Amino acid sequence: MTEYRVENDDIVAKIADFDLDETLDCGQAFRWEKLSDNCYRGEAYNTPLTIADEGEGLFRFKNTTEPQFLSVWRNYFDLDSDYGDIKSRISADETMRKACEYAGGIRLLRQDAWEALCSFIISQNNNIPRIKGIIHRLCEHFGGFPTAEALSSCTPDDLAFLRAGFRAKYIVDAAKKVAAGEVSLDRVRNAPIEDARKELMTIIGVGPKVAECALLYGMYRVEAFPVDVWIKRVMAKYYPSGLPECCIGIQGIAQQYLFHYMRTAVPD
DNA sequence: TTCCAGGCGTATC
DNA sequence: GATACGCATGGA
Repeated sequence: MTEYRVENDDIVAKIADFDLDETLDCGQAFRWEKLSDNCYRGEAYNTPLTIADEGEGLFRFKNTTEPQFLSVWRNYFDLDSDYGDIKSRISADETMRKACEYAGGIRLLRQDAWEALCSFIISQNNNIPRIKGIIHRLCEHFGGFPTAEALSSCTPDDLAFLRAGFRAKYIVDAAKKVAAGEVSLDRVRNAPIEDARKELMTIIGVGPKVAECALLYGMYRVEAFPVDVWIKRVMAKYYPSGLPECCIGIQGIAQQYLFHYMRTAVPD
């Protein structure tokens, strides 16, 4: 467990292998707003947070109680996982080693399952600024990220204010199926991966990519491996015969480093 | 103006 | 099962 101390109304924690930009602004979560060079504000599990990087591996969780830190943020930021160990393992492969070195401060956030599912439904054929805008309007309207129950009584027309386009009907279908228990996110979370994929894909607008993202980002299924155009390029260029053995079982985490590396560091 | 964005549903072969 | 095309919206 991470070292931390209580300081007035804040928690100050020492977190290794953690960079705010690389973790909060790398396309895995869409509700974090950069306030300044070293500081972000956002919310998870109905808990608001302002977090600042104070250097030397110290991070200040502003206006956070110790119980909140332990019950929400310890889990959300995956603080019990040793990313030094993870990077060391996957760095047995040379391309992975470079990717880890390039952005070593990426951590896999343990997001709420429904929020992740809904967010990645919105992400399809869309760009990150627009995804953020749609989710911002959604949360503003409902006073926080709406539950499946709250959305299940909406029609696509009710959601026109989102300007989500053709995705509105997908959001409604997901909300109805999850609220009715027709799709159970708890069951999906614990199901064998193939069963989990199948159950998620009964939702209209959830295909292989969105299902994989919901599993990885919303259920910490690190064996899930979302393949988009960037990962296709990585695979074609470096891994034509598949991922190396050192990544098997934690492909999802490897994918994060590869995605960021390929998008921002590797020239065509 | 056209193209494209962390895809998917549908039609067609 | 593979491939082509439309889809809402808005920024480049």
